[in-house]
Amino acid sequence: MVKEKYTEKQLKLARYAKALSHPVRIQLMEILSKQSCCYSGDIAQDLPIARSTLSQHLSELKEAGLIQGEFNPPKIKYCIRKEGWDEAKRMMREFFE
Amino acid sequence: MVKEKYTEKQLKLARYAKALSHPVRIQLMEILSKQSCCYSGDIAQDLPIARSTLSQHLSELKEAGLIQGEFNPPKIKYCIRKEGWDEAKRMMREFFE
DNA sequence: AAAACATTTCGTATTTTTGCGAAACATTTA
DNA sequence: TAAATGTTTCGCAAAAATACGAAATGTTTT
Repeated sequence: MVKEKYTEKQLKLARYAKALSHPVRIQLMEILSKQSCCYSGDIAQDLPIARSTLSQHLSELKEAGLIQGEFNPPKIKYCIRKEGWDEAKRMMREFFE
Repeated sequence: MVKEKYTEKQLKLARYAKALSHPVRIQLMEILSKQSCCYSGDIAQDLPIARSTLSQHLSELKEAGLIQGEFNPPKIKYCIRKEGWDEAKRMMREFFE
């Protein structure tokens, strides 16, 4: 039998799941989905990690398409990226049903 | 300001997400949730990985509480573990809404 | 231009994940 | 008891994730 590769859908869903596979990133998404947006520095104060580590987690979420950052000098404002968030939500729902 | 740890909920959800963060594990859950159950060997034929690697992924899903295996000599029958699956579903839904 | 501020990137270390084939294990069949 | 069958564990290697502090970057303020 032929060994098949993964579908685009499977890869995409795994990617979203991976983005959410660390508690700090869950917390970040919770913060951003409850309020409208947040500044990196403000978030950092409530998290048990170094600022540089936070920055890495933020860029992972950004890479995955779940958030976006807008430069609002001198700070950077992070918000949910609705398209990605909605897609992840839809794909998760479909997966679990 | 006090740096807080993660809540149980955040840890749990991150754990479920991590279990689903690899395309082969997405595929495994799809297979198991569509049919009732499956035998490890039968699954292996359709996957692009070695049997020993499949075994590792299955035990990750088992560790996470999403599946369970029952020894049905000489094979092992894997099924969804409903409690875990439903909890993951519920927590994901809550998270995204 | 220098100082202050917010954030990211760099360099590094540690741990975890992923993957394979060989060997081990447990059960059933011959 | 020996051979066959199905699955896991072991030993290993390579890649990725996680984390930190120091240094760099880019703005704004002084």
